[in-house]
Amino acid sequence: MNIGQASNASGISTKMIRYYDEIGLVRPASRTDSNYREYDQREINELRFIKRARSLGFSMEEITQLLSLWRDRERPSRVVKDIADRHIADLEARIVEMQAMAGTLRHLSHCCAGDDRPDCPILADLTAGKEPTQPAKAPARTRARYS
Amino acid sequence: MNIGQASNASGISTKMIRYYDEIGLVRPASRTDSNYREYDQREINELRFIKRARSLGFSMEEITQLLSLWRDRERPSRVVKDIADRHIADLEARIVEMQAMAGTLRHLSHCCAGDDRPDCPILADLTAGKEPTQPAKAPARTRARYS
DNA sequence: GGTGGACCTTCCCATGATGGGAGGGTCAAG
DNA sequence: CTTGACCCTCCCATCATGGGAAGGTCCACC
Repeated sequence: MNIGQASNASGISTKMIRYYDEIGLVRPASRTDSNYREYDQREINELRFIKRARSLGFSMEEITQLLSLWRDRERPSRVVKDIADRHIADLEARIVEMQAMAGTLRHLSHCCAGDDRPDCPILADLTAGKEPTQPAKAPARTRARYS
Repeated sequence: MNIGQASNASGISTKMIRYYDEIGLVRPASRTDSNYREYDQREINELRFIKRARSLGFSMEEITQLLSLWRDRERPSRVVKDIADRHIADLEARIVEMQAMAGTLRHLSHCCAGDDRPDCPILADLTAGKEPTQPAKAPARTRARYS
């Protein structure tokens, strides 16, 4: 299978397949005399593995680990589970964060007339923005020239 | 106020403040004789506006629009609301997507023993992919038709 | 045999928002 | 004057992805 067929079989663009080759994630089984990449079923399966993992939101770094575990028939499932659980926690944290954003914005949008008048609680909120809570990294200021 | 003080007052790194200058988003009011950027209260307020908008997940492009609306006292609030509503829809779509990922992964993780044995439903799922091939108990010899 | 077009190759560039760091100038306190 | 915190510009890197140029290869059709 050449790269185009590998792309069709895996759903990954040729650009990305070449990239995975370049970074050493999935290497073609061989090259033809004319330097075309040749993939066999094993690599196709790996590409599909990556496709699926990406669709579940794993980063390329996590996928590198998962792929290496996948190739290792002796891996303890605990290691895989740990990676998945960390990713779940990461997803959940980002969901919470985005829900907070959406909630705030829904409230502001709800309060905004959305007509031709300029008064806008959304802009008002952005203007009022919270003071940056300054944890202050530097204590002693030899040069406190600010007011 | 020089750039460091503007950074402290806005919560935005000096790197990013220089970047905003470079792309024309927030220009310093002036420069000193020694070419230091000088910000006054108006720019500080704009930087804080940006900080707050970023914390609500707006992209820089959206912020560019919002900032321009903020500067225009005649803007119709409708335009602001439209931007916010589109952003809310975007956030919600991403939340739904990530919830689906997290849900799938929670299920897989739940089914994974997470011990020293190699059997792992998580890797099995990634292997199975989402192709028209059977889901699970059908180890058919999907062979041939490639060469 | 020739030709056209679909394919393949490598190399370079761009994204968005951010940070790191080098190399050098400026400012105020000691 | 020295010191060191601060500022300047310029370049590079990220992460995953795509665009495109310049050139080589394959194959089916005439």
